Parts: sequence; C-alpha cells; structure tokens
Amino acid sequence: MQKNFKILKYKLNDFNYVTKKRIFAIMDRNILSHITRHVTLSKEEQDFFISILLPQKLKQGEFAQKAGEITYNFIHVNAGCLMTYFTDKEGNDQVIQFATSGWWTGDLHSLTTQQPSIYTTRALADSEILLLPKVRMEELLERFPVFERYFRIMFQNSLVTHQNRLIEAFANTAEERYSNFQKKYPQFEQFVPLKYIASYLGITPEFLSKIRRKRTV
Amino acid sequence: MQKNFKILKYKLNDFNYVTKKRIFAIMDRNILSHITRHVTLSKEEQDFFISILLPQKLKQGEFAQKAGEITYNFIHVNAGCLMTYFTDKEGNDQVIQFATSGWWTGDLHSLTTQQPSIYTTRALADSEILLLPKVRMEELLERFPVFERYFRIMFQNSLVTHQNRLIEAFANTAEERYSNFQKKYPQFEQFVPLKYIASYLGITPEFLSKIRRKRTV
DNA sequence: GGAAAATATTAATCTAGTTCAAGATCAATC
DNA sequence: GATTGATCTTGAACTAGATTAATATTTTCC
Repeated sequence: MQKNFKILKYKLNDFNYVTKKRIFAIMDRNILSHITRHVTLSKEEQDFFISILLPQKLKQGEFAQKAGEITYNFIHVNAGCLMTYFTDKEGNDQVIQFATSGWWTGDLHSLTTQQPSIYTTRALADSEILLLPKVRMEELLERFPVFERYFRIMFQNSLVTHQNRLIEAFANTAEERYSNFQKKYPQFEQFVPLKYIASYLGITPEFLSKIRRKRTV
Repeated sequence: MQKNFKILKYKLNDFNYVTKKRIFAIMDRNILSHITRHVTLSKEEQDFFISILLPQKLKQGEFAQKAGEITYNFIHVNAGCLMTYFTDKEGNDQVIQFATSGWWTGDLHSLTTQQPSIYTTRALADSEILLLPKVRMEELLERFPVFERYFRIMFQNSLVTHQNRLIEAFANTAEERYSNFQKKYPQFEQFVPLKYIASYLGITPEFLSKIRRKRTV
C-alpha cells in the first residue's frame, strides 16, 4: 500500500486559508474478495477467472478506453480511481461515472454490440486495473454459470444506483445533489478535480464554485 | 387482441383542430417468446417458469405496487401499459419508467432488500401483468441457472438504457429530450397523458405545452 | 346527456443555473 | 524557482425552465 499526499490550499477570504489533502492512494485489494461477497467460487472457478484477467497499470491521465474505439474489455478497478465520460457535440465532457477499487467500469453497450464506444475512460490517479476481454468473459459465463449470477447481481445493483441518480438529477437542486454526492462518496472529492465533480452533478464548474462559497461563508 | 380508440381534439388556433387517437390497445404476447429471444429454454424450464407466474389484470388507474409497501414481486407486462413513479417530499410525482408489453418493471431495490418501496407502479391503460414472486424467483435462479443468464442480459441492457437517459438528462435541452422520446417510444404518446411524459422528461406540463406549441405553429 | 373531475394550454413573472470574461491559485517541468 | 498550462473562483449579463393563476378542453361517471 502506497500513499501519496499533495497539499492544496484554498483561499476562503483575505485572511483565511484552508488546506486539503488530495490523496492519491493506491489500495491493493483482491478482486476475488469482492466477488465472493456475492457468490461462492470453487478453486477451479477462482483459478480460471484469475487466469483470464489482464493486469494493467495506468498513470494519472492515461486512458483505459477512448471514445470512437470498440470496447474489447470489461474493466475492473483494483486500485486508484477512473472516470468515464461522454463528449457531446459541443465538445463538453459529461462525466457519467467514477470508479474506485472494487468497481467494474467501461462501456457495456460497446462491449455487447462491438460498435465504437461513445465513452472515454481515464485514470484520475495512478491506477491498477484488470481487463476482462469480451471473448474470455463469454467463455467464463459459458463454463461457469456462477459468474452469470455474479454479474446479474452486479448489474442489478448498478441499475438501482442509476435509477436513484436519475431521480436525484430531476428532483433535487444542484446544491442538494452536491451534498448527497459528498455524503455518498466522501472519498471522491479527494481524488477528483472539482470540474469533473461539477460535470458529474450536471452543472458548470462556475456554479459549483458558487455553491461551495455560499457554504463556507 | 382488443382495441379501444378514443378521439382527442386539440385546438391549434381559433380555426383549426387536430384530432389524435389515444389508443388503449391490449396486445397479448407470449412471455416465453420474449425470453427465448435471449436464451434457449428446455421444456422443463419453460413449464416451471410459467407455473410460478401469477397472472393479474389491472384496470386503468389501478396499482400494481404502492410506495411504502414492500415489493414481493417482480412484474412482467403482458399487455397494456404501466408507469413507475417516485413521489418526492413536496408531493411531486417523478415518472421514472413506462413499461409496455414485454417489459419487466417494479422496484428492484425493495425486491432485493425487502425494505418499503419508494416507487408506485400503476396501470395507464387496462393491462395484464405477470407477477414473479421473490421467493419463487430465487428458487428459479437456483434450479435453472439459464435464468441467471436471462436476467443478467435484461439488467445489462437496462443499465445501458439508464446510462443513456442520464446523459440525455444532462446534455440535452428539454426540447431535444422530447424529440428523442417521441422517436424512441412513438407508441407511448398515445397511451400516456402529457403530464406524465413531462414528468418523465423532467419538466413541468406547462413547459411541455410551450414546446409543443412552438412546434405546431 | 350533463356535471364534475382530470388534463392541457396560455401568459406574466420569477429564478436556478449558464455563459462569458477576467483574475487567482495550483501543479508540472525545465 | 520561474514559466507555463491547468484548475478554481468571481461577477455581470443572460436564458431555459419553474411557478402561479386563470381558462380551455377532455374524460369520467351518474
């Protein structure tokens, strides 16, 4: 386990400064421990699963997947932090997900249909990911149906999260969304530049600044 | 297959009226044909699956599930049209999904955790639904893993749809969302009162009126 | 077929959040 | 440790969409 702190100073007013630690923590976790929380795996299943994963390291800012390219891998975050965003016709990035240790990420649509992805997935901090290639995933699901169960549960949970976000987006003000985001993902504000948090919340960085100011004053 | 037309008149200006048919169509479809589009089922699997489903008829306006109650069933729409909505603290209904023939609906979160549901699911037209009780579903998944696969695929697809809606919500204007909605679900505008479409789009009925007027003038 | 209830429209006014533009602060690099 | 590019903040002017309230239209139901 490595840690890497960077001190950021924020001016509150002419006389006060607040310091915040932006943490680039690399937490090494075992992917199997995540999976066996939901299903029970035999030794054979564990071994096969591990054998088909491709480990990869990403430096901060590097891409795991670029928009326009076909997605060949489902991505599991082992350590660090990634974000997935969509670039619209005006060139604005719309962040749709952050993912830290233990999360699956990537473009399911492109992975399924093998059409070019509309999303970019990028490391926000030095990260370690595990790639699960589409063909190997299909093989895995064929041979060991317990993984059908595992991914069924993953997708089912993710669906619940996405429904909640949708309600959030429509029913709450930007300020409420920011509060809820901080409550739900306290770790992210230390990894993620504010402009991406703003994007995730569906507002401009300027407006997020205003919300933050209003609070601290 | 029954059909039931109601003629609606809309005033465009003092001299012109346009009529629209609001269709309350009952289309009877076989649930198995939906499932076997994604997985292959043996005779035994088909029979068991059908045997655990509870058919139910709903009149327009009736509830399949009320907020505050625990969800005991996953719901498959056989015929008609349902909507699922969330009522916020101010008492505003926020529609999160419409479901017609072939769709699964209901509150996955409440179904999984057996906590009271925050959603209400209600018939927008006379409908026929099939209830899949939670305990029977668990039994089904235990005995026939092919259904793990089926629901994995369902949830995976639904997740893609939800991600798209999230992007839609943040990146597009209300007018664009309405256009896309009409393109994607042309059938719904004939089932669904405009105020619920407005809610689904995340706008007020008044603003939807404005958008519609701007178009026809 | 008529009255009441639900749904849709219109218009005036208001506001949460955007846009633009400039300045302040921070991080990376040589 | 000075320079440069990225991130963050501030403020003024603007706009998409909300709110309120009144009216019109449609549907339900007796």
